Amino acid sequence: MPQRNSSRSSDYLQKFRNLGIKATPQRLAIYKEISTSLAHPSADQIHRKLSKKFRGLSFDTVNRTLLTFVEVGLLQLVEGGGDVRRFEPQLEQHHHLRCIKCFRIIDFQSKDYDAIKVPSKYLHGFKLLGKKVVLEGICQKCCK
Amino acid sequence: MPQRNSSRSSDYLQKFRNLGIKATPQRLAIYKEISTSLAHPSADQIHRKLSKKFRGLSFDTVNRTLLTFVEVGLLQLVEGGGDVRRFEPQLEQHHHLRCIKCFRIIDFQSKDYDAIKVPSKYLHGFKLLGKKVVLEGICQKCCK
DNA sequence: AATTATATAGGAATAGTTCCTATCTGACAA
DNA sequence: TTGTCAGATAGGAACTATTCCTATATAATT
Repeated sequence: MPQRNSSRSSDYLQKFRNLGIKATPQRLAIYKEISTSLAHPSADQIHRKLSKKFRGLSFDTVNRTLLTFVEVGLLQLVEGGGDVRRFEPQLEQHHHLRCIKCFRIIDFQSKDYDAIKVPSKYLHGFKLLGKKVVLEGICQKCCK
Repeated sequence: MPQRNSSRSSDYLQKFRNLGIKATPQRLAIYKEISTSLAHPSADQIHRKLSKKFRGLSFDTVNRTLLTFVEVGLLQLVEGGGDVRRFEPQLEQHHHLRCIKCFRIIDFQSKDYDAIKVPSKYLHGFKLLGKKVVLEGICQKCCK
């Protein structure tokens, strides 16, 4: 199996071209880093990891690149991240519809969703305080 | 029904005392504002609304007070808010376990949750891009 | 009314993110 | 190859959200 790594790199190159974005060395490095990452890293974490091996890589480039990847569908954003802290006056069980563009959140009720069970095998020592179905998308206003 | 409003205020007073927190005029005003709020306001939004009628109310007081309310259970936080933006390398359908203390997110798989249906009556013109069950609580590490 | 623990205002500090601009470079076509 | 140029980068400045600090004020209790 010769040339495994370099064939991997050219796969990435092809992938980027198909998506219509330029394949810079920075982008290749950032994509490799995040696609092998198990956690849910922030731009800062990725930047710190990479800037050790990749001198002169700016935080802004990492951040912009990650956002570009989200735009073309290589990554997603974790729900709610990057928004300001919001407070929830409604304490009854309910669910959220979230607009990923304007961060608007719409509450809705659903007896079916309320009834969702949480098997303890999911928890592993987690102390469960709440459960919620989060539907993400683009709201009517932002669709226009 | 005489004295409706003032009896409401003294209810609040009693409520605060039961929770073991001091009932200052600022706190009463903030609580009234947010508990009658339909949206999911940020500290800044509450501050802007109140500082019109309540001269000299500082942002820090509003923010601290809202966080205090969360601690005693008068409010909750919207999932993910206030945390940095995080990126999600895993594009397959999956679900989240979130620690509200350290913001750690643990992915988990569930065929049952994947199968959850979204009736169109929930959507009202929303363009749905993803659905996810979010379980919130305190992770094993933070429990200690 | 006096005491004390807690809350407040306002400014300073910190942190995360985005903007700006000069420079550089990958992709494409000749 | 090489030249062209749209798009990408670095680095610093600007902006925004949040927290910290400290002197003062005040609610709750005696």
